[in-house]
Amino acid sequence: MTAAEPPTAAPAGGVAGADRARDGLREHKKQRTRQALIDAALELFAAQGYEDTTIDEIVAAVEVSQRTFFRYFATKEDVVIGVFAAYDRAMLEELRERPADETPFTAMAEALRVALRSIADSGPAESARFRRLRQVIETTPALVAAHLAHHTAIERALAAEIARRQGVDPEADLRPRLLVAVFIGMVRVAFKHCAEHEAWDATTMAAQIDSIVDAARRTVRDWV
Amino acid sequence: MTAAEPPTAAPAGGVAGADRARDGLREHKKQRTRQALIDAALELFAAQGYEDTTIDEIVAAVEVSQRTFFRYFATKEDVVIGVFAAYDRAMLEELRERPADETPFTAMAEALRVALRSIADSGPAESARFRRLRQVIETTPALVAAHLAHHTAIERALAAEIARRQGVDPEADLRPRLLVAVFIGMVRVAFKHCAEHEAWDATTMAAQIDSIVDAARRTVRDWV
Amino acid sequence: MTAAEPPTAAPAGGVAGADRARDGLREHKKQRTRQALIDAALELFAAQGYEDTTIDEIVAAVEVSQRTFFRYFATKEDVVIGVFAAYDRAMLEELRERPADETPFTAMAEALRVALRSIADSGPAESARFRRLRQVIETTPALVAAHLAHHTAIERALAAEIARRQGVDPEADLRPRLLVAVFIGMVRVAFKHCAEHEAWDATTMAAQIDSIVDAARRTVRDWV
Amino acid sequence: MTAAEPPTAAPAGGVAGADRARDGLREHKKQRTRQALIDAALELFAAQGYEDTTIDEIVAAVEVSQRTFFRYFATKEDVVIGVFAAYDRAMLEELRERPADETPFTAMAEALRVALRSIADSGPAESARFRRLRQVIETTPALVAAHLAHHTAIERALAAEIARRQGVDPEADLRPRLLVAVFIGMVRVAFKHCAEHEAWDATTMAAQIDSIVDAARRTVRDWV
DNA sequence: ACGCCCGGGACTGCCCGTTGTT
DNA sequence: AACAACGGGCAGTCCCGGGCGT
Repeated sequence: MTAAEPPTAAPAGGVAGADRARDGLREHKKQRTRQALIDAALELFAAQGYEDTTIDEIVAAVEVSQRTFFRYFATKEDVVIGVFAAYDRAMLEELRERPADETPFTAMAEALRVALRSIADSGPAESARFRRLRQVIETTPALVAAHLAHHTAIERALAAEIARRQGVDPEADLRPRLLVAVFIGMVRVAFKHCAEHEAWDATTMAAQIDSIVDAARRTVRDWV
Repeated sequence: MTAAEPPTAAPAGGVAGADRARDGLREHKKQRTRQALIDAALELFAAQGYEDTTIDEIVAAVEVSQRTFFRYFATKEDVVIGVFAAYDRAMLEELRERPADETPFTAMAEALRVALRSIADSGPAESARFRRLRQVIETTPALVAAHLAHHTAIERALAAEIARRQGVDPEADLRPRLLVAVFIGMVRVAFKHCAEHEAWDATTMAAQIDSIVDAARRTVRDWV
Repeated sequence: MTAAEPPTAAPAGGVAGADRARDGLREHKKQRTRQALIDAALELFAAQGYEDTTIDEIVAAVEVSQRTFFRYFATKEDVVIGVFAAYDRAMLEELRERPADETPFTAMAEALRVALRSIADSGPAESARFRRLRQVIETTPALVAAHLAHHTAIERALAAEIARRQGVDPEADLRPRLLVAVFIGMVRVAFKHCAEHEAWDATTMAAQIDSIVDAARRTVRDWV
Repeated sequence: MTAAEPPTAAPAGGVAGADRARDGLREHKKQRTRQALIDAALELFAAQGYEDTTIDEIVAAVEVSQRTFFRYFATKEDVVIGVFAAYDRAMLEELRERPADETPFTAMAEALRVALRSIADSGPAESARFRRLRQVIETTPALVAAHLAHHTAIERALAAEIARRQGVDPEADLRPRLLVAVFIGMVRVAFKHCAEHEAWDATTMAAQIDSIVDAARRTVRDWV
């Protein structure tokens, strides 16, 4: 934690795309290594489980040193969570472009749906990556915890965007944060619901969102 | 993880009270050791931070072996999370006794408020323990994550109770789970809000609940 | 090793049969527990490997305490090695009854062959036990080592018997010990050869003995 | 166990000599640490016994961390067995240079004798190391077992060399393996015999080889 | 006597700071 | 100056023995 600079905030590579190509070459090679580590890790996690995969195995597959691994990812968890974070960023971008007349909740739900759709439309490689990611997260308690924790990080950004949309002060007014908390809660239920029905792919999940959003609306109307 | 039986499920001791006093002596000594470990750990965590406290320091303070520590607590986290879980159980009990005519959301909010109150009323020792617990959790990212994960465990129990109250099938109907997710989301915002204002004690937190519940209602009415 | 009395030398149960039935009941129950532990352990070892099976899992399967396990077996290894020792004892008995006009080497080889046959003839349960035993030993380095070490224990007894047969002083004359070492070496090669050809059952192994004995004779004649 | 690469295969340092001196500094420092650990361990083992010496004591003597110890040696046993393995490798080298007209058995016996001699001729430090090694192995059951197991590893290499010498197929023809087994058996008896007569040094052991080889020949001629 | 609890040593995996290498 | 090897440290698990209580 005292080190120069923690990783994780790496360029994401994959979803957001179109990274500034500055520096070329060197930067390019780094992205290659990073992606190779991610793919090797994900493959091993899927094959033999997250806990039963050691960093040594991952770096052996890519033929780099352990130390290099930790230059790209702060922790073992970070391979999974960090990659997933790219999807969250994509959803945030979508949110920024939702029309102003949607209610905040609707805007978020639609942003999520679009983001999931665009994963499904990014080709089979991306889809497979997403599926494996979902699966390994949901079947590993430690990753569930880490993923949950990651949510709180994105909550901040979402709340700020909602506050901007609604023109309120994000510090004084708790409503944006509450709304985001409600939304994230719904998403968690939705994702878990999908996991329980072995629906790991983005397409199915996108399709589920509508009905869950509907259920959520009814719930808060009747029971709150 | 496949081994005989993990710890953690220990009688908690403190809030729930009135544990069956069977066995005496042996059982009694165990409770003493357990409590001593908890107190030593909490003290050290508060004094020098969670990460900077080693198991060795904790067991040295109580004069037991490392091995003994791990017999009482599955992980270092478990000292904090496991103790906190007792409060959650207390809240669940309160929920069971809420009148049937309250809406589920109100019932949960009231149950939480009563549970917090009863901590405050349990005397200064218990209050101090709660305060330290809150503080160390909120100031340690790893514990925030673990605590979040723990929430999902209690969610199940809460959702089951809500389903029972409302007479619906908890498997088929997603509404209980959604409601609980919304509620937990609100609680998280509330707790975080308190943390940001350095309000760590149960009394203050109980007092805050009402206004946050109010804000939550307005939020879902206007923005969902 | 300083303890009251180490286990291991337990009545063997299985091969030697005809245990003095003194005490009945109590003794009987102990044998039941012992056998249950053996079978549970062997099953787990076969299913998930020796190293990946914990004592906790074994005792959980039989529903006794860890401490009880260690009252019957000195170590985890001992379950495997101790059971196997019974077969070695049977072979030693056979050796005592070989006719005096056989050469010592022939006598030992025949004794082994008869012992293997009698395992095969003891019914499928015993055969299965033997097969699993062989398999788990040969596929676990730690057990190979322990088994080898056990051999040195039986070597002493065999050498004494050979010395008696040949009427020489076992202390002064190294020949009995050398002969036994040679024989054990041959057996090891034979067993390993069988393992490499996935021949775990007593029947096949007995059948192999003759040809290996033959090869051994040729080897020492031509190459020593 | 699936991890990148286990230790032990380190350059041995001592007998084989003439290791490629490449790298300097880093490599040199490693050799220093490794040797320091070996000497500290052997000294402690000799003084207070193998079982009664903890890893903590060893690393304290060299002032490195436990973790470092386990980076150099896979297990506590490995300090002893791994070092001894260097001698075995030396014997194997000698075997390769034995004249082709010796019988395989004679060649192995001579190779062993020469290897022992060269230890004795390597100066008092090396001699002392060998003596302590022999002594601690023979007086510790766990090490006897491990050493025996190690033999099976070197057996493979010896058998391959014998097969090459005799121009036979080491897979199909069991004779090389049988011959090696016989030879190893003889060595074991010889070493044990020396141990029983408190002859731990390489010189005495080399001197004993001849008479034991003789006895072995007589034994297989008369009793097989 | 029988099972609990406890101690403790071996060993592994994750992660990080430093140091030598290219 | 980037990089990887090396060493350190801590959490956590398993095996096994001894002592206490029931």
